[in-house]
Amino acid sequence: MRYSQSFIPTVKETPADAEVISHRLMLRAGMIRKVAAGIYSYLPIGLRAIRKVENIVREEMNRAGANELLMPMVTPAELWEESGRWAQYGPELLRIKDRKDNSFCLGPTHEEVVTDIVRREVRSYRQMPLNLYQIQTKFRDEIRPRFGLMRGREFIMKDAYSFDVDEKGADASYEKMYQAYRRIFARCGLKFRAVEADTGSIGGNWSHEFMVLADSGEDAIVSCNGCDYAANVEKAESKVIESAEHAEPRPLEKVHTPAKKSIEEVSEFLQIHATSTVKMLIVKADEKPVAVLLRGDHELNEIKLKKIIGCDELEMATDEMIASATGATVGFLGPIDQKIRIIADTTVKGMKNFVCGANEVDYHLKNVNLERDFTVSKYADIRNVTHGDQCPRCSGGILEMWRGIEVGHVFKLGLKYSKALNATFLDADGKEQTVFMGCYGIGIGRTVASCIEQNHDENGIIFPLPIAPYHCIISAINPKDEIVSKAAEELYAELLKLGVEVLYDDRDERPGFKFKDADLIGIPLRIVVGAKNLVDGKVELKQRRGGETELLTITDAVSRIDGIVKEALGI
RNA sequence: CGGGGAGUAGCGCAGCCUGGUAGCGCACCUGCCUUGGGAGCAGGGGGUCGCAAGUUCGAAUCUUGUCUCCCCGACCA
Repeated sequence: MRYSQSFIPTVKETPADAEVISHRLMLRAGMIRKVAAGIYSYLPIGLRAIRKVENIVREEMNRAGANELLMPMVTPAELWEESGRWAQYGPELLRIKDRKDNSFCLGPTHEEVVTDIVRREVRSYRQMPLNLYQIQTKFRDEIRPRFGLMRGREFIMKDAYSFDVDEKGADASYEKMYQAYRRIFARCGLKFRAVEADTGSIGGNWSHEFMVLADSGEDAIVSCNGCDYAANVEKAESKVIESAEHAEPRPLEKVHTPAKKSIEEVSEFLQIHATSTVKMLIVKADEKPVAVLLRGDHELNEIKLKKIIGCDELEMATDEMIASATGATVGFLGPIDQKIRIIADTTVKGMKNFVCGANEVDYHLKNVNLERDFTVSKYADIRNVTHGDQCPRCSGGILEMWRGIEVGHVFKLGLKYSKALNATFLDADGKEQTVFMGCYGIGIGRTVASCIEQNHDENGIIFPLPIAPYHCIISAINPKDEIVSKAAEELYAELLKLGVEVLYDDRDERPGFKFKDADLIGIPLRIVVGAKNLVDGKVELKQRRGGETELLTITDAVSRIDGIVKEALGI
């Protein structure tokens, strides 16, 4: 592609409303433009990067034996009513009506549609295992779209669905996808982790998320430094901390703690460590108040708690509810003399002589002890693990925390949708059975964005070659100079002949201007063709990453580039 | 949905308090000049001031309503 004919609207100034680096760079590099909140147009080089990821995904899915199809984006309400999700999904599902007043929605995911296909067409165990996938635009009316392609409302997703005759088959399909995903993200040049994850509203009972490691990531993940355990914080566990305290219970003591509400304030005021305090939170579980006890420095994990309580809705209680349920105010809550149900984190179980609120403004209690002073309804793991906790799977391993961007998710769905939609088959004995399902998503745009999060410098994007919009850019210094343009044209033609994707900057612009653009859009290889080096018959090859330069003849440059490209693509 | 902020030229912003000619930088167009890191000089084009109603002789500016966008939170494969 000749730059002079291309549409790559780069901008020097940083757009005001772009917060994260990938969003800024994608706007500046002319990859995307916003059309509405969370809705973007993909401009040519943005689209090329997206297509690169799509093709890697397609190749690996096909290699794993999956079949590509394409389902409609607009799907009828009836299917969603059948699965129960029409009522369950909430406002995130964008619902529309046609001229006959029939209800439809824009597909946020396609379990219903694909299961409908399978229940009609698959009748025998001989037709499975089956894996169907598509790469398609999805729509979710997110409450707060942000960070460009990272969390859009409209976004491109690869979604795959597996169908098996039994759980064992489903496990094998899951494992196949898991391995395919590892290959996909490795080929995209990403530093990532596969972590155990909560299944969320999609349902099912087991899942892994593929997380690209990035400080700007919206998810917190932990991994063990001693084994391969890794999990989303929402799900992560740690080894139960055994009581290290064997101290004799000391007499309860009430202390004046004026205006010291937070654990930090109280522990500083009393000159103790936060690990010697216990905090009590009140949550509203399906409209009922429940007290929660945690060691002072620990954080509540609402997802774990929700499962323990077994409620549908869980949120922090309002001040009014706290007052009526405990008779105390936030900052001075304590478990003694409480009437409501108390759930304590397992860590609390071994604690002795700790500090907690006195249920009286400006007072805390010292030397509080379990059983002697109050009782707990239930102990459970209800906290977020923290950096430095012990690994639950191996001995001696320590958990480390990271930030990650979720680019892929694999689920075992089990029978959830096949049962609801009655997708059955006849087994070898002629008996009717329900299909076992799995589903597997990859956010395509998010993968490109997270790749930029991991690969950039102050000058712009540094694309890994497999997903770069072009492999190589030729910057002709003063293309009006015939010697220069002749050499550049020759180079351009030779590279195209070899199948190298090359952007030829033939614009009549000053060198610095061209270099800035080349750096910004992140093309991995740059060849500078200038009169200065052509005197010796040389051109300059510079790699975007690392910045090494070499002076080569045109012929050598062509074969060198061809070699680098083929190696990077694994051809 | 709760809290905060912003809508003025393609982009980034000033002007608003104290009503009266709409302005700056970048980008764009023309010419000259320049060609190894977003050059220089000269000339030029471009804006229903988000939308609507109101106050006023007169509204970008004051009032009310409304829409959109951004940030924090809740929410979310």
